[in-house]
Amino acid sequence: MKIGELSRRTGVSVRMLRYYEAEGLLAPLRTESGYRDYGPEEEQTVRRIKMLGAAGMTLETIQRLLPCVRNNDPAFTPCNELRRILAQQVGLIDERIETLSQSRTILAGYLASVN
Amino acid sequence: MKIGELSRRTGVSVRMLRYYEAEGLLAPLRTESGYRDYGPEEEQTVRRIKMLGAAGMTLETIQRLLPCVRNNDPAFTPCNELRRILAQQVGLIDERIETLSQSRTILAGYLASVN
DNA sequence: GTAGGGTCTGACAGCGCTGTAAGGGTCAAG
DNA sequence: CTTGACCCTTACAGCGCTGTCAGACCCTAC
Repeated sequence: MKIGELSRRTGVSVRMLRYYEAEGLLAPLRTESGYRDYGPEEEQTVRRIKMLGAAGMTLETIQRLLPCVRNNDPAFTPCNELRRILAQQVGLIDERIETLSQSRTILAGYLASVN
Repeated sequence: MKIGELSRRTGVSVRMLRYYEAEGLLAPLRTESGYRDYGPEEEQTVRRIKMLGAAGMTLETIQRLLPCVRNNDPAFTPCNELRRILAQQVGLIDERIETLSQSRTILAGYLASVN
């Protein structure tokens, strides 16, 4: 299928589909006239990217994780780096939450002092 | 005092001090030769900016809040927008934390499924 | 053939800072 | 007078996407 249809089917913008390719996460065939030609396999991949992206991952991280993804459900093939990357991501998120929580505390303090 | 000294005294980089000015948060005098000349008042302002920045605020938000800040401690003059802005900021942070928490949940689920 | 819709590439813009570098004055000490 | 530390402005780069626009080709249908 062409890029427009894939975009419609997955809800990912044409712009981003091309971006995925530029970043090396996707490598669709090309028609003779140069149009991208996506197969069902590629559609799967896009859904997986979307799924991992929803978990807040960077495309760069997703790229490293992609070979380990088996389904669109959370099902993975145990690659060696897999656990490490996932754990690292959780740690990263925890850090961010911690930072935000501190900011929140500070702001709440300000807010209280205004009363 | 000149920018280098202010930078040393506040721990804010020279680059950022100039940036504050470009963004309209600071307006130091100028010597005849064009050097920025900061007074103690300006140093106070920089400390306030730093304080609010530590709470995760954007310079743009800080700018709107700055006229209401009385001390370097969390002490404000009750401007009309003050409470609204602070509450809004807390809400913003809560949203971000919520998003991150969801991501965390998703990732933790993945991690669990790998075991 | 021509219009209209889809696709292509390349590139600029924006978010909110922050560093760095280039090219060039200023100022105090020796 | 020269050196060296400091200051000035301007502007590019990077983070991680994402939209949009320009200029141009492809394809289908009327």
